[in-house]
Amino acid sequence: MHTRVAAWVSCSTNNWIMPELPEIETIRNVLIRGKEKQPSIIGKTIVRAEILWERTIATPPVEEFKDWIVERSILNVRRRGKYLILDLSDGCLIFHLRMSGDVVIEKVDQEIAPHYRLILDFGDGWRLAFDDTRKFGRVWLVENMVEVTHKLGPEPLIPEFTSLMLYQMLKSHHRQLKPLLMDQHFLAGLGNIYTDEALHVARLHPLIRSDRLNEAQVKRLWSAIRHVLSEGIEKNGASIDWVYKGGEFQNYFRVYHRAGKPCLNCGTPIERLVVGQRGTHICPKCQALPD
DNA sequence: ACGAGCGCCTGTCGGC
DNA sequence: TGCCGACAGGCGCTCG
Repeated sequence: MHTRVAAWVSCSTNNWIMPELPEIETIRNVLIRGKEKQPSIIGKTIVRAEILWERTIATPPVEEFKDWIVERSILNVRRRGKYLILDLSDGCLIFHLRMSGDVVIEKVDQEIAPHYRLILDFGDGWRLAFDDTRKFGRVWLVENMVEVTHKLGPEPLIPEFTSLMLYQMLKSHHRQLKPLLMDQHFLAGLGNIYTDEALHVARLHPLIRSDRLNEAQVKRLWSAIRHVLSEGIEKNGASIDWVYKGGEFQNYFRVYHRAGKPCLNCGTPIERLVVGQRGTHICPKCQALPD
């Protein structure tokens, strides 16, 4: 993978980062390890739940949710695709941040922020808050995480996910490449930003039919997916007082949100098009559509 | 099987 | 300046 780090340029004013796999992974790491002036949540016990927007709770019904979660302690934090999973002493608390969600650990004397949808009080002066401006985020409380995650495709960063496996997966569909990569049932974790970035690194057009890719192209795509996701984790993890807003990766976009700006490989202006009803950013020269 | 269209939401931005 | 419509996007759903 040839990347020219020094040539990357800052992405204008947009400070709004969508939570995809790397952002969830970083939140997970912070929740487990804590950070400066913020404790780990491992071992904490939930003594009270406050639900400020009922539709945030996907399941069970609100009263049942409150009864169930009280007195449960947090044993571990995991990630599957874009889901954040808190293993409790009884059951699993699962968050999906969708567009604007965030998980905040703070002292209980802080003011309640305007977009908090769920607050879990730990009874020790600390609390967890689910902040979600656009109310798309969802929280599940279930016995087993598989009840929520069973339809997800493979994890792109595990060793079992090979180039050959991706080749076979792509061959078994006849779909536009980008919407397929973003389909969480196909592959877990890619959203709009990292998909655009991966396709640019792999020099593939988002509209190529999945079953038309040859082995060399699939190998490039496989490598690019893993590269941009790893890079995202690395960048966000490198930032000190990080949540995911204000993380560093937005300063390293190759194509996302760079319409009109020069391609970092060839200088051609980046184009914005719509693929599967989503804003899509490509270099028309590096990512030419065959035929 | 595939993909378009829509609803869910709210902050932001362009046009008048 | 101020109002208003368009837009952004993850995901589940319906429909052709």
